[in-house]
Amino acid sequence: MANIREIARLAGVSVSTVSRVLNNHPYVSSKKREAVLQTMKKLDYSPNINAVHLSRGRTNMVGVVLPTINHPYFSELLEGIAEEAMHHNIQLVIFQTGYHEAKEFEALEQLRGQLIDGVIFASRALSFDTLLSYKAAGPIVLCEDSDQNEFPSISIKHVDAFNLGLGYLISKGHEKISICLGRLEGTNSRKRKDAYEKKMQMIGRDVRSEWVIGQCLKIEDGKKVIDQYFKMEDRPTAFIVGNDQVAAGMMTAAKINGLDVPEDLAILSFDNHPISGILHITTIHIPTKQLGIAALQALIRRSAEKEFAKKITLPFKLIERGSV
Amino acid sequence: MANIREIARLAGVSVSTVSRVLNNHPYVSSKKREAVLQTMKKLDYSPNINAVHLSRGRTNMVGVVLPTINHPYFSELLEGIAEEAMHHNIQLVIFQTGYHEAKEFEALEQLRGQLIDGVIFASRALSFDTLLSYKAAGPIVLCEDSDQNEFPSISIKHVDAFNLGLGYLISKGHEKISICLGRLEGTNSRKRKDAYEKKMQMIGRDVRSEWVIGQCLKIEDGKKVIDQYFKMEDRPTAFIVGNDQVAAGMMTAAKINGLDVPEDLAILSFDNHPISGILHITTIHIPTKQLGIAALQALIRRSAEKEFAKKITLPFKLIERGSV
DNA sequence: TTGTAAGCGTTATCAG
DNA sequence: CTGATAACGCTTACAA
Repeated sequence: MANIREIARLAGVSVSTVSRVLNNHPYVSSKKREAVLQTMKKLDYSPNINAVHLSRGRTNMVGVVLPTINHPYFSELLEGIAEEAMHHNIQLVIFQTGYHEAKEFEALEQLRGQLIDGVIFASRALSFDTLLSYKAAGPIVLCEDSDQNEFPSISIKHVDAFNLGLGYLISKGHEKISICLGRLEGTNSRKRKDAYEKKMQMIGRDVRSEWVIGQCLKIEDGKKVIDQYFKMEDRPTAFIVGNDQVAAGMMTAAKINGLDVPEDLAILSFDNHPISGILHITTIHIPTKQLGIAALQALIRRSAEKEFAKKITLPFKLIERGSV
Repeated sequence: MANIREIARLAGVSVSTVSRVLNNHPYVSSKKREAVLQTMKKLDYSPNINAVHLSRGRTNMVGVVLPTINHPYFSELLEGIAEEAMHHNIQLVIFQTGYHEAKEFEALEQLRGQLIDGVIFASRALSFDTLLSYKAAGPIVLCEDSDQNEFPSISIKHVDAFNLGLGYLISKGHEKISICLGRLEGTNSRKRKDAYEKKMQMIGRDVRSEWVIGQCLKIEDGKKVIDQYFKMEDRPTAFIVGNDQVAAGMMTAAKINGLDVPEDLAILSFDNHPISGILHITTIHIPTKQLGIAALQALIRRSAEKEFAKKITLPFKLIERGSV
């Protein structure tokens, strides 16, 4: 493939002039500009992007770290990030990790290696201290409800959202409430669980360990929850569920097992993804796509201001439907 | 950030030796190797990836072009691609296009610019001739049921799958069958529509234009279909629907409107995504994730063999449930 | 086993 | 407005 030097030679100008044309600099006579453009077209020239990146010292690429793409929450978040990235002429490099720390490290290493100008952690398994040790490597943004102020973070206020949900269940007469969360170790889940425990204490209920269920991520997990429900010594009257997919699986499994929702069992979930509408599940809307957009914006801001580390929280909203 | 020269100087070796250590070459005395590693650690060194890319002439990055990430079909496909990419140490660069040709061009331009070593088109708006003009730019793989043999292609046999579905509906006594497709201009939709028209002719039915519905992609579109159903002069007894999401929307809208499925209206869709299980929709399973895996494998093969352009088709399967 | 030096293809500085 | 030329940081003959 032809390079800039060859274009320069054939067009009878210097490489600097070619570079100027390439980058739309002013101060190039239209005659030379024309000559350069002609030669480029003739040789079917295209600049080598790696060389540009090396020379410029930046790439306009951003890494996104997520456990899985194929889950409505993450794919909507990613869509938001991607949409905003497009507006800023930023390319996205995806790190689908399955929560393997090695894959998360890879993203951080590529940040150090200047392949990407920044990283968004849609979720993480890596410890906070590890992230901290990469602070100097470049801008990092976290999609979590975190208390630190080293990195910008984007999320909803999980504690408040959970309290809203719990309060709503309680107002409907429920006290025996079970909770379904994703990865119990995750920052967000921890927040949610804390909120749950506090609220249960407030209404004078013991927190039964059999009522706290982890590893609830996909539709299939909803069935397991219902299985577990039947095995409980003391059965709850309501479930507060970390995401719509799991709630959807629960609805179906409940129906198969002859349980009536909400008569026998109330279900309140989070996200307000289309499936909750279909199944008429009462849910708390989370502006997932907006979170993605905000995350990318925060990253850009962080790139400009070394110390920008704001905690950004977006509003949520109860969507009353038929499952409570 | 320190560079290879500085490491060399401080470790008392040449840059080539440092490079050799970096790339795990043999022929480095363990003494010098140690010294180099020590210095790297001390300086917190990390190689500049852009320089590596420029020097090597390849990047181990692959572009993926898709209209939207946030749709079960594409996110599952992408997950498959990502999983396989991981096994080959390949990074993914995402081009979410919304079917805007400009965005698709961008991917091709980055291929020319050697930022990515290849491109997978999960779907496309660009004409085939345009793709052809980039043939020399690098390996390109198409996820479509195509007849060309310039590029490798991965898909199911849409005609056969559609015939399976139509045959099944017909075997259940349906003749007045309506069809819901995505983008009517897409290669896959065209195949499906052709199969539909042929089959209808075979059973001696006219193809009513009001029975052919396009732009059916998301859950919400399912409601529109039901609206349209009520407006039809001659109402079909069955629908064959391009994807589960739309079918799910239809199921719900049908129920709201007092239609019984499958009594009043049979619905057969494609994909076999979790939602179809939940709603007990009869569907034709498409191995979406496998398609993604196969696409990346084909790209790798194409990278090695300049002229590899096989048409790969994966099996599908009817999943009988309750909507027909 | 090691080192020298010539690329890789741009951008950017500085002098004209 | 234009052109030399020095970076950018790594890989890889080639020579020793």
